[in-house]
Amino acid sequence: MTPDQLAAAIRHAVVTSIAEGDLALEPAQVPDEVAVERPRNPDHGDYATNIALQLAKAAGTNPRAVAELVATRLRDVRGIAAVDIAGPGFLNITLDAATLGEVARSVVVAGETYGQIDRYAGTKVNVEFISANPTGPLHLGHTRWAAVGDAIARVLEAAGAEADREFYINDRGLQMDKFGQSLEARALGTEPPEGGYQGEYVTDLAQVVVASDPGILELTGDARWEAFREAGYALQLQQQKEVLDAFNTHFDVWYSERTLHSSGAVERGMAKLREQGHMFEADGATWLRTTDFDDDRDRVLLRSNGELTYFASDTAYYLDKRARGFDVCIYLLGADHHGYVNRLRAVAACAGDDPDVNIEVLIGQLVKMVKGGEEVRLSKRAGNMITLEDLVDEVGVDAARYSLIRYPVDSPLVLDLDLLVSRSNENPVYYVQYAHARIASVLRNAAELGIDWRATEADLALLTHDRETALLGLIGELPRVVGTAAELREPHRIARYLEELANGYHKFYDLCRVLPMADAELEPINISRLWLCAAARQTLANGLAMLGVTAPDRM
RNA sequence: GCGCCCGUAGCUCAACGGAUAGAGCAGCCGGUUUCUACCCGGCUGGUUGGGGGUUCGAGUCCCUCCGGGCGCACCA
Repeated sequence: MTPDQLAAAIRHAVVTSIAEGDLALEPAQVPDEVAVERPRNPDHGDYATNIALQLAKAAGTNPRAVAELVATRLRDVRGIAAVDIAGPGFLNITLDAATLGEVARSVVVAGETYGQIDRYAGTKVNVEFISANPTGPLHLGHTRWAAVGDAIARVLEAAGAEADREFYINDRGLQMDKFGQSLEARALGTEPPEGGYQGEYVTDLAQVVVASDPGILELTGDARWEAFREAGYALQLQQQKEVLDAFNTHFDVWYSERTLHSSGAVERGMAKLREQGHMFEADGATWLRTTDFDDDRDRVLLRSNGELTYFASDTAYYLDKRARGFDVCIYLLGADHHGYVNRLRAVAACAGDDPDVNIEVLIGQLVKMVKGGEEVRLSKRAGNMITLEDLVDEVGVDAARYSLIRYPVDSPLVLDLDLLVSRSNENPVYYVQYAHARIASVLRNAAELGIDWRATEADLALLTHDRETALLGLIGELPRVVGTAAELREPHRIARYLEELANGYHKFYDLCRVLPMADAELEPINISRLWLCAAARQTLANGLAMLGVTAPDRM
């Protein structure tokens, strides 16, 4: 019996109580999904529900009385071994061993699909993240989004959504020109212009550009720095793509801001907004009245000098995504862009969309790095920065991704480089991966002993040890963790869950011998435990896949 | 001044409004005759920044104060 099935059984017991006149409630007052959780304290059974506490007031009685009514009916449900009422009115439910043990079989049978749910079936989601200028390497802030954004997409896919990862290339405007001028300057051996790019990589890049096209130096005037800009753009974009690919983050769409303009998407967007009646002219400029929808000031789309603002691009881009059929547009932005949240939501509202449904802006706080007890300052302009590649070189893709995903993004993150570099078990990714490798090893050994557990009838009711039931309970949680992680857009919940699961396995392994000792006969419990091992391995592997982290068979 | 985010153990951080606030690291003490010790168990460590409120129940929601980060362009 899965937790969801149990929740349904509880709900049925409540509805039956109402139907039979024992509970003075309307069926509509019963929540669609009854909350079922695993109690922290094992003495409180396999599962607990607070349904009696929630309904007591509306039913005009006390929680324990409601609990009693529900408990009586639950005790008749096949698979439920015991129902206790505890504390203010919690229902503590214990499943019988065979019923709980079946979790192992169902996980093994489901294989790679275990953990997938259909909550977002039919929903098309666009997840946009990083969206850096193609003017330099990706830094640590980008790296956080690379890991988290991709994990959000993976989790949404596991929850049934069709999720596209999208990278918006900021390839238009002043920054690009400064980039071209900086490259030109370095190629000529002079200093970049005011506000230009100072990083050492600019000099290297300039050399690469000249080496591949020596004729570029023959150009004169604006044509020269524009040529540098275009050549540098192509190289940097290619480099970003390669780096992200190696980082196991694969974008479905690389969307160029220039394309947005050349394709007519901007005109279409402006027309749509004009149609909706939220545009106006003032001081020679064209504005969008975002203050109609919670923004603190109106925003200029078309400047009085005839140039489109960056905001115009943002607006057109959102509308283009919607036109491409995405139901939900998720943006991951850095904390320094939190001022954009209201204006982006207002754009959706101005376009006639529901900002609470169609657009979602996630704000991530900054990543700080500490090394040798001192903060490492990141500055693209100064060139003294830590790049995605630096981090990967130091700790590897798996550890980098995992460390960045395992924390919620709305609080600032301080990574201690020394700890990350130390490759000790202080890094939880090793702990989780090790659990997977350990199981893989046991399964290998079983095969060498000639034990074909899959082909052997397993009595899963034998899994009654505390560590076994605890592990089974943990394994059964994955689908619900996926649901929560997807709904809240919080992939760190998967990571935390995997750490708990790994811990549950190590504890089991410590006290429960899986394979027969050298001189012992193969017993039924060995087979049952192999099924449990296989289920735990599958669950770890599936969870790690949702984070884009590998599940090694050997370490 | 206005707005957003944050404040939890010595450090880094968890905790869909649920039961005794948990992990890792740091410190101390133990554990495996056999499947991976990158493991397991125990101890020490907290007025969840302060104060009010909402309710069966608040780290979580509301108000307020304190402290920290970030943002408030016809820049990109």
